[in-house]
This record gives sequence, C-alpha cells and structure tokens, in this order.
Amino acid sequence: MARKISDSTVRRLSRYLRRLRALDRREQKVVSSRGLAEATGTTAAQVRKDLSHFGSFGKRGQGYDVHDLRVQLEEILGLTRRWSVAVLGVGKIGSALLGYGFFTERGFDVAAAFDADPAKVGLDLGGVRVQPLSELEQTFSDRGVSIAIIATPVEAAQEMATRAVRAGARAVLNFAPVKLNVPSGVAMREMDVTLELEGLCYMVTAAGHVADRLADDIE
Amino acid sequence: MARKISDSTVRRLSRYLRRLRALDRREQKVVSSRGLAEATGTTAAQVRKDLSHFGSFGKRGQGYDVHDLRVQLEEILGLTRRWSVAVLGVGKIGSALLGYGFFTERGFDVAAAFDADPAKVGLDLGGVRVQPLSELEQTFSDRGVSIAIIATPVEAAQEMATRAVRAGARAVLNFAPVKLNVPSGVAMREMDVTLELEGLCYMVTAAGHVADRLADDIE
DNA sequence: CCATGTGAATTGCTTCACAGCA
DNA sequence: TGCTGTGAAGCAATTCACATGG
Repeated sequence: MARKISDSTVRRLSRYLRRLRALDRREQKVVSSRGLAEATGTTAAQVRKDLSHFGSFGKRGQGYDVHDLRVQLEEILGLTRRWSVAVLGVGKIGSALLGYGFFTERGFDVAAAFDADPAKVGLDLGGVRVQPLSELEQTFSDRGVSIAIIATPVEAAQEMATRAVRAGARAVLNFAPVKLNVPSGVAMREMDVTLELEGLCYMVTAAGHVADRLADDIE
Repeated sequence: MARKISDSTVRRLSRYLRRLRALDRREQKVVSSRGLAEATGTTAAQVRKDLSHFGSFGKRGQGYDVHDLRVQLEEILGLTRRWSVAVLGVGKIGSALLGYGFFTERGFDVAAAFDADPAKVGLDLGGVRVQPLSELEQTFSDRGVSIAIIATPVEAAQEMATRAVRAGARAVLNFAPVKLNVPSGVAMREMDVTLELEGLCYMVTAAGHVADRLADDIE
C-alpha cells in the first residue's frame, strides 16, 4: 500500500475522521468530498487525493458512506486496537490531562503516571495512581505502554523520553518546550501553546505590515 | 520585506527563538546556523534560508550573535509589544491554562476569562475573575483584547469565535475539536491533543506495516 | 448526470552548492 | 579559512481537469 504518507496528510485524515464521527452520530448516511472538505478546511480534490493513497472508498456519482469511511479511516490510522499511554510528570499539564479524563474519553488507556517528586507519588489523579520513577521500566513492560506523554520540566524531558523508549515506548508526545532526540523508528510529536501563540502574533503583526504596504501603494 | 512567509517557516522561527532565549540565558555569545539547526530539528541551510527572508543577521565566517538574533526574531514575530489574551470557557482546559499562570509567564497579558455557566462566574482562577458572557464585548474593547482562546465545548465554539472577532479579536487559538470559520484577515490556529495522538498511532502502525513489507521482501 | 479517482500541471518548499565576505 | 546568504536544482505537495463508472 501507500509508500510514504506525509505528516500533513495524516493530520487531515484525523480531521476527516473527527468529522465523520460527528456525522455518524447524527446518522447522516452519505458525504461528498466537498462536504468533508468544507468541514475540515481543505479542498475536495485534496480529500480525494488523500484517500486515494489508501484505496478507493467512494461511489462515483454519490459520495462516501459515512459509517464505512469512518471505519476505514479508523483502520488506516490504527485506531481499532487499544493503545496504552503513560504520563511522565504530573505538574500542571500532566495533572490537567489526567484530571480531564481526556484519554479514556478518546479511546486511549491511561496505564500509568509517574513523577520524580516524592510528594506527588501516591496521589490519585483521575483514577490513576502516581508512581515513582523507579517503577517506570517494570510498569511499561507489564502494561504494554506504547505511547509516552512527556509533561516534565525542560531539564528532565530528554532523560524521560530516553528511558521511556528503552522501556518499550514506540511513540512520544512531548509537551516540554525542547527538541527531543529519539531513535529513528520512534514516532514523535510536539505540543507547545507558546509556539502557536507566537505564530498568531506573527500573523497579526505581518497582516498589519501588509496593510501598511497596500496603503503605501495607494498613495 | 518578505512577501508570504509559510506557516512552517514561522513555526521554525519560534523554535529558533526558543533556543536563542535559552542560549542567551546561559550567556553564550555566538551560534552558527548548524548549532541552531541541531537544537531545533532542522538543517543549517533551512535556518539560513528562513532568516534570509527577513534580512541578513549573521557575520560570515563567525555565525550569529545570540542576543542580537534573539531581539531580531522577537521583533519579526511581533513580540516586542504586549498582547492581551482572553480565555473563553473555563472548563478543564481553560482553567488549566489560567491556573498554570501560563500566559503571564510567557509574556502575554491575560485580560479576561468568560464562561456561560453562572456557577463559574465570579470565580478567581490564577488571579483572573471569571466574567459572564454578557460582558464580553465591553471588556474586549476596554482592555484591547486581540487574541481569543476558545476553550468551550464544541457546540459553543463557533459562536464564541464569531463574537470574539466582532468584539475586536485579531487572532483565535482554538482548543475545541471543530473547524472554526473566521473572516479572512483574522489569524487562526488549532490545538488538539487527539489529533496528535492519532497521528502517533498512525506512525507506529504504519512503521509496523513497513517492517512487515521488509520482512516479506527478505523471504 | 454527478462525484469519484487519478495522471498531469503547477505551485511551493527544501536542499544543494558556491560566491562573497569577515 | 569558515560560515553566511542566495540563486538554481530537486523534490514534494497541491490543484487541475477529465475519463470513468454508478
């Protein structure tokens, strides 16, 4: 099947799936590439091209069966199995994620949470007991943790990621504002609110400059 | 100056800045494009190309002055002015952001927080008093809010975004898992943990398939 | 007739490679 | 000499446009 699928394609697939789930809940039966495109901020051609990398799922002249396509996309994204995640660091972000009940809600199993601070060990956060770091390796292998969420301070992030990967994690979601190095073959994504906010500042500022230039041109 | 700068370039600029701030704190004086590239996960050529869109900031044969470049990037990204943000919806995510003291720490002013739930109005979250939605328009204009953070449930997100923009917001950071429509000229970014997690699942799953194929080839 | 699936055309981003300057 | 700044080349992603089939 598909040789190399780009990150942006995968992100769009997730968005299509998000939309399909909503439509499926509302029991809408059929959707066109156009319909999906409008609800996800892209173009109809893009939707069709993205899907075409994995097969052909639609009926010419009609569109896509909502439920079918939903199932297909879940299959493609690998969401038909259960995934165990562990949260490393239960400071502000880590405990927010756990308290939220976020993972369970979205179909991920929270297998464990860890923190270096003895004061936090033993706490119950959203039904998960915080464990000491010393138990990391054993717990990862016992519970088959494959996704590690790094929510530690910057200083600890790289070490935690390295340990998680050694202990069997195949993917890392990093909330610490540093670049982490992981062996090739380990998947890695970063989330950083500051980065997004700064991006917005740039856009607003740059839009202002463009407006200035237009004003100049008119003079 | 620069005509159209791509989103990915802007994201990288933010990363360079993040790194430069760390180096500046440690009083490192000079950094090469290579040095920046390694710490931010890109290539030296990419760093130089990105910067070249805005001018030439380095000294040939030496590299870049850390502090200088930091200031230049802050200027480019529009971070030399103060930005007022408002948080719309103080459920799990909204209150986590406020409680974190996140924005103030990173140089953004939290001007206000709003919620539709009367039970939440009046609460003090991280030093910000939660206001009723009826005060949104007045507060946005009084306090010059230019960035709206949408942290409401999906159902309310579009309406809140529309109101925020009408009330003067020039940028929207959306935590609700829906595509929001805003007038052109308004900057918009989305953050969704689920999207990132699903991306990781795909990568791990697809890596498995690749391994299968390789194994097949060997047979 | 309508919307998909897809090669071909295009646009845009990244990488290369080297001239230019401290 | 060493590292920047930058056109040109190479590559990847998006868009176009149409043949295809329900």
